[in-house]
Amino acid sequence: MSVLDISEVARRSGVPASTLRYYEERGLIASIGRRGLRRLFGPAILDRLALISLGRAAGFSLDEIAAMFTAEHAPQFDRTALSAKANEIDHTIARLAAMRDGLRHAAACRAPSHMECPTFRRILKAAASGAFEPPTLALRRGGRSAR
Amino acid sequence: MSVLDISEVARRSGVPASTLRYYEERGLIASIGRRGLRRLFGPAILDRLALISLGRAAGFSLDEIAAMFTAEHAPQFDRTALSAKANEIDHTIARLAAMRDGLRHAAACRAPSHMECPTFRRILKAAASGAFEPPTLALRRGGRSAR
DNA sequence: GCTTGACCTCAAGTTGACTTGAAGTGGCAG
DNA sequence: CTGCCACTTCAAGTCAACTTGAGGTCAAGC
Repeated sequence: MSVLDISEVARRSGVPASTLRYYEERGLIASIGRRGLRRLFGPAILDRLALISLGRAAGFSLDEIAAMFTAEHAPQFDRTALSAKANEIDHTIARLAAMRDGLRHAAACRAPSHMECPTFRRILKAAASGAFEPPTLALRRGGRSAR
Repeated sequence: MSVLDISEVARRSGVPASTLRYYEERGLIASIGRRGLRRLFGPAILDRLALISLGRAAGFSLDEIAAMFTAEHAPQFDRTALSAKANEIDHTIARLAAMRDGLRHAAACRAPSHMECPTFRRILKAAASGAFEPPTLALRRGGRSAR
């Protein structure tokens, strides 16, 4: 207990072994040693992975997350970056809310064709003018999940 | 006027010519003809592009958008799909709001280390349990913008 | 001692939405 | 008529974050 092999880490964290090796290569995690060829991890790896997962969900790239970890000797995490990301997320939320309202309107609108609905055209105009363009954070498709 | 060449469309829509060709190849748009080799577009292309931009911002893939267009002879746009996407966006917003609150808390928290802050650990636990995993819609990095 | 199979490494493939580059064409100003 | 250069095509490259595959290693159970 407290020394985990890679499959155990994968099982407990939900992160595939291949991803764990990849993260190690990228410098995001480190094993505490080897038994023969096999990596051994300490229990702290699970917090680390949760942190990575959190960072990813917040829109940080792996590089950014890695940078935060190496700068971790610095007093704290980097409250400025966290705040900045929070603000960014606020903007993303605002964009998404506008999108959602637009979609709902389009779904409910009685106009014979969407193109004839003034509200829809307004939204379209906003889209055309790039109002929905990603600031840094954007929408993506294609979640790996069911393998 | 009212017949646009590709660079004019690019200029007015903000969509690069290479992307316009790509969209044509993918069946998202069509030119109304050619002058020699050169594509000619009607003014309707601008609405079309706005629509595509809107769809992209909403998280639809190019394939999904193309499907909507070909199904466009169908009564309307497909209010069900629009509603569904709106709901999806709602969930995304909820996830993002949770994330943002977490980040803000982490930025403001006085605990000596984030790992010792109960709120942060709670958020971390949520991240670890996959609460922030994308349902279909997720966060992305890497916006083309400059250049 | 031998087999098994989970683990290893390293290179290459995947996905989506484009961009870039090389090589060719042809409309139009001069 | 000529030359320029914006346009064309088609193949290949890019980016991020992984996954997959081939071929190899070795700890443990029988």
